[in-house]
Amino acid sequence: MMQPTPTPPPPQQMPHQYQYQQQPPQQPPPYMMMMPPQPQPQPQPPPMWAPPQQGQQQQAAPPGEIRTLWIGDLQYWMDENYISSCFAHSGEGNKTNGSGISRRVRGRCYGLYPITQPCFSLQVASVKVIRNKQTGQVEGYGFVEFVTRAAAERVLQTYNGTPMPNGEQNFRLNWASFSAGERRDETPDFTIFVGDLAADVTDYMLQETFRGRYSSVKGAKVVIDRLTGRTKGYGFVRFADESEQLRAMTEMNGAFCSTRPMRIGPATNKKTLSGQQQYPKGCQEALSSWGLELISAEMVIPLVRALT
DNA sequence: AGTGAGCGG
Repeated sequence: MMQPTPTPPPPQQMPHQYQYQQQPPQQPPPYMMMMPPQPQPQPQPPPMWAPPQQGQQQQAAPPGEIRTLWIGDLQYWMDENYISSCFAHSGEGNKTNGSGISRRVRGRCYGLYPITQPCFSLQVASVKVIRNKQTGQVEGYGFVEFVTRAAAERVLQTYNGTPMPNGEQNFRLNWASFSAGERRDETPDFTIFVGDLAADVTDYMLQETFRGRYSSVKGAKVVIDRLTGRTKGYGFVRFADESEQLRAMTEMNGAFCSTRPMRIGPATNKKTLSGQQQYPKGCQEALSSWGLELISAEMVIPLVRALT
């Protein structure tokens, strides 16, 4: 049934105004120290992670004139109005010298700099929150279409991974996949399950923990509880190469991400577009995390068939 | 200990 949408908590700080692409280079944050302490003569960290490049993990920009972003991890009260208000200051007209912080409270703008345009963003063309057809409940994701592709790109670069105005969780943004008939990457994923994650681990941190050593890393996801906006303490890392997936399961088990050693296992099969199977259900017992380098799924499947 | 509610009209 329809729930009355409660008024969201008044926005706190909006993310700072966009800068074109480059975040100021900063030294690696604490989470970058993710391997067990190694006696390591500095100063050149030869880390397994690559330095952050653009800010946040995301798909490569899709070709063509896609101007729509996908937004996920929405809570039930996050409706179109709320989402629009999140990007209220992303438009050109509000550009400041880059250090100003403006706020939007109950529809009015308050800023340290003169506001040069109305309080709704001229950059956002439309917002759509996906709801369950039966219950009307927010499904947890939506689409934000921008007037220009450049505007979408800027928002993706600057907002993704930054706190949402309720302060409880971060924006999860990405390019919308299908907006112009584009197809998703159809190459198969080889995924590992990563447990025991510390509370501060983000998608990006998790991805970077692996990417320096495994070049085929396609992405990482930390699972967020939709009710609380907080991490569930586990996540997934996807590889393009099965050999790297298998290597990572042994090499990275116990390695640090943020403040805690990760516990790694094979991911149970999540349905993928290609219908690609990873490990048949029931194989988990056969796949000890520690023995995996010696066997592959192809070797296990006949074994399981023989046993059942 | 926990295996992703991540793609519409």
